[in-house]
Amino acid sequence: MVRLSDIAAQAGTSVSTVSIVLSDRPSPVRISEATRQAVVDAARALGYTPNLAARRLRSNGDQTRTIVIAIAYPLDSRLSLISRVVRGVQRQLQAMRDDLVSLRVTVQLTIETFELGSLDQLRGLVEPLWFNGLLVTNTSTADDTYLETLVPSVPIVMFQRQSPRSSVNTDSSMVGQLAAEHLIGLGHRRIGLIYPSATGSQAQALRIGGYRDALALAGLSLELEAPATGTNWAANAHAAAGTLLDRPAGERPTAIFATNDLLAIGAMRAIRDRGLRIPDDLAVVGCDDAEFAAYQDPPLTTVHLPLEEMAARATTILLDLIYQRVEPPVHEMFPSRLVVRRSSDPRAGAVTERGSSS
Amino acid sequence: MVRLSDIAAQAGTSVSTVSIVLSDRPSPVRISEATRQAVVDAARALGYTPNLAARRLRSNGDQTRTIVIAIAYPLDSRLSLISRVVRGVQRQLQAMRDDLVSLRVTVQLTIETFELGSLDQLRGLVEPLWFNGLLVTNTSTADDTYLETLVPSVPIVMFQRQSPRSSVNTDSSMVGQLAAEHLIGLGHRRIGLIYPSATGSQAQALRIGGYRDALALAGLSLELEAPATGTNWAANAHAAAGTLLDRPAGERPTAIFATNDLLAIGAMRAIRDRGLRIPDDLAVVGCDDAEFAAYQDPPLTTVHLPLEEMAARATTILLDLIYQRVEPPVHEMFPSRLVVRRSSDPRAGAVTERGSSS
DNA sequence: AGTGGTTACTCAATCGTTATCGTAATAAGG
DNA sequence: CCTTATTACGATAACGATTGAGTAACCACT
Repeated sequence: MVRLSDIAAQAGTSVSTVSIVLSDRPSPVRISEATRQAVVDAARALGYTPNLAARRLRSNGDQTRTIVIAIAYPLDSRLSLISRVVRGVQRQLQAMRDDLVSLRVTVQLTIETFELGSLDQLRGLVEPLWFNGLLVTNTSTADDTYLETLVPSVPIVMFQRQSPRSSVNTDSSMVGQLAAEHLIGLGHRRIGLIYPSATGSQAQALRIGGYRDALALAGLSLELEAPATGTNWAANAHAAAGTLLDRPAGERPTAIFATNDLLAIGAMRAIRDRGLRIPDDLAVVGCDDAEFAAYQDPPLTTVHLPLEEMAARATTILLDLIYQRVEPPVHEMFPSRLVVRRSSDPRAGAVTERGSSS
Repeated sequence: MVRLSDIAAQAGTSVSTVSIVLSDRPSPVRISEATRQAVVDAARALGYTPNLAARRLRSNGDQTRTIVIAIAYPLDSRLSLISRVVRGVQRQLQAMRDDLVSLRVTVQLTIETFELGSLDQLRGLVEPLWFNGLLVTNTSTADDTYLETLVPSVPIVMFQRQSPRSSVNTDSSMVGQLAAEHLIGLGHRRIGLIYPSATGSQAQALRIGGYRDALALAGLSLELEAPATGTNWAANAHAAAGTLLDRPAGERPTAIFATNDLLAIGAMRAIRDRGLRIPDDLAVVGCDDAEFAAYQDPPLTTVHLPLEEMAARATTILLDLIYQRVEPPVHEMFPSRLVVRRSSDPRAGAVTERGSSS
C-alpha cells in the first residue's frame, strides 16, 4: 500500500503538496508546474491508489464522489427491468463525462437486500455519508417513512415512486387506465385483472387503481380479479388466471389485464391450456414491455415505460441536487405508452411486427 | 454524528472500553457485566452508528464484514438471471444466520459497470480493502488477468467461470453438448447455432465449443452458425436466424440451438414468420431456463443451470475462505440439466407441462 | 507486610488524508 | 536597502475507531 508520504519522499516534497496535487480540487495553495509534474510522475511510478477510508474519515463524506442506486428487497423478477435503469444511468453519465471528469462519479448499483427491519443496514451506509447521492427504486411503500427520516442530508431521487422528495415517475395509475381503456375500446365488457398479491410496490397499487377507475367509469364490474401469490409470477398467474377462466360460461372474462408481463405470459398459457385462442377468445394485455413481450406468440400487447430515459433524467437531477444547482424537490413525470400487439388486437399484427423488429 | 467518546462520557467510562464492548469481538481485555450494560444502554440511547471509514482506516480492512458481488459490464439481459444468484446468496446467508450474527455480513450486489479500462474503479474499492470477500460473476474473459493481479489479499470466488482462483461453475461445454446431443438423438442432421457475437463471456465460448464437439463427434457439419450482433438479443437473433432459414431447401437446418433463451425466442419468431412449425419443421433449444422459457408457445426446451444452489454454495465457500476454514483454491462443479419441452420434442408436451406448473 | 495473580479497566499511538496556518524565498515598490 | 506582496510550499492537528502496553485495585497466600 503506497501512501502520500511515499510519493512525497520520492518526489522530494511534502505530503501536503502531494495531497493538493493529486486531488485536483480548488485550493488556495498554488503549486508550480514543476513540482506538480514530479508528484504526478512519482504517483504513477509507485502505482498510488487513494485510501478512501482515510479520505472519507477526514473529509466527512464531502469527497466520496459516489452515487448509489439502492434497490429494495424483494428481489423479484423485476430485477430484469433494472438492467434498463442501469443502462440509462450509465449512458447519461457517459454523456456528461466532461462534467464528471473531475468528479470521478462511480455508479454502484447497490442492491441492498433490505427488508423493513434490516433497512438499518442502509443506515450504516448512509450515516457516515458513504455516498453523495441516492437513487431509490422499487422499495415497498412501507419503507417510505423510514427513508424520509433516515437521510435528511443526502440528495435522494425516488424512481417510480411518488414522494415529497425528488422523484422521476410515470403516472402509474395512467398505466392501468391505458390498458383498461384499450380493452374497453375493443368492446370488451368483462375484463379480468391479475396482479401480484404480496407486493408493497406503489406502482403496482396505482396500476390496479387506474384500471379499476377506468372500468368503473365505463360502468363495468370489478369482480373479475385474481391475485397471483408468491414470487414465481408466471406459474402463479397461470393458476390465478385459471380461477377466472373456469367460471361459468357467461361470467368468464373476454380480456385479461396483468400488471406485469410475466404474469401476462402465465395467463396466456392458462388460456391456451383450455383450448382458447388469443386474442379471438381472450385478449391479453401486460405491463412493462419486457424484452420477451414482443416475441410471444401472439406478441404481447403491453404498456411501455421509458425506463432508460427516466433513469437518465434521474441521474441528471441527482447530480444537479448534489452540486446544488437546483433546489429540491424536483419532480418529473414521464408518459407511458401502450404498445398494441396481436395479443389484444388481431389487426395489430403486421404493422407492429415490422416496427419492433427493426 | 455520535462518537465512541460521546458514549464513553455518557456511560462514565473510556473510549477503549466502549470500543471493546460494542464490537463484541474476542479481546484479551475483560469487561464487567455492569459496564458492558452501561455502555450498551448509552449507545442505544444516543443512537450510535459506527463510522465505517474510521474503522476501516484503523483496522486496514480486517473488520469490514462485507461481501461484495461484482458483476461486470456489459449489463445485458443476463441481469435477469442475476436475481436468481442473489436469491441464492441471500437464502444461504439466512440459513447461516447463527454463524453470522456476530459478523454482520452485508450483501451488497455491487454492479460495477466496469469495462476493461474502468476496471480501475474496482481497484479503488479493492485496494483499501473495502470488503472481505468478492464474488465475481459474468466478467468478460479479458478482465481475468487483471483480476488475478488485482486482488491477491481478498478471497475471491469466481462464478460461472474457470479460474485458478476458487470457483463455482457448471460445465459450460457440457451445456452445449447436452443440447447438441439431444437434437442429434432426435435425428437431426442439420443443426444451426445462434450465439451472441460480441460477448467475452467464457461460458458462452464453452457452450459453443461443447456444441461443436458434439456435432463433430457425430460427423455433422458445423457450417450453420449465425452470430447475433448487438445487445438487443431477441431482435438480433431474429435476424440471424433468418440467414439460416433462408438457405436453399436442402441446406436449411432442421433444428436450432441458441446459447441463451432470449436468442431462442428471437429465433422462434423468425421460424413462425416463415410459416414453419415448431418443433415439426424446426426444433429449438435454448439455454439458461429463463422464467419465460416454460411459458413460450410451444414451451422452450432449454438447459437449466442450478444458479441458486450454486450461489448458495459460493457464499459458503466465500465465508469459509474469509475465516480461513479452508485453503484456496476451492473448486466446485454443478451439473446442468436439459429440460425437454415441446419446442424440441412434441412428445414432451403433457408431462413437462404439468410438472413445471406445480 | 510483601509478593503474585487476577480482574477491570485506561492511555496513547496509530491508520492515511485533508485543511488550516505558518513561513521561506523571491519579486515588486518606495 | 528596507518593506510589503506574492508565490510556493511545509508542519501539524484533526477525523473516529482500534489495540497493545500499561496500571490501579483487589484478593489470596506465605
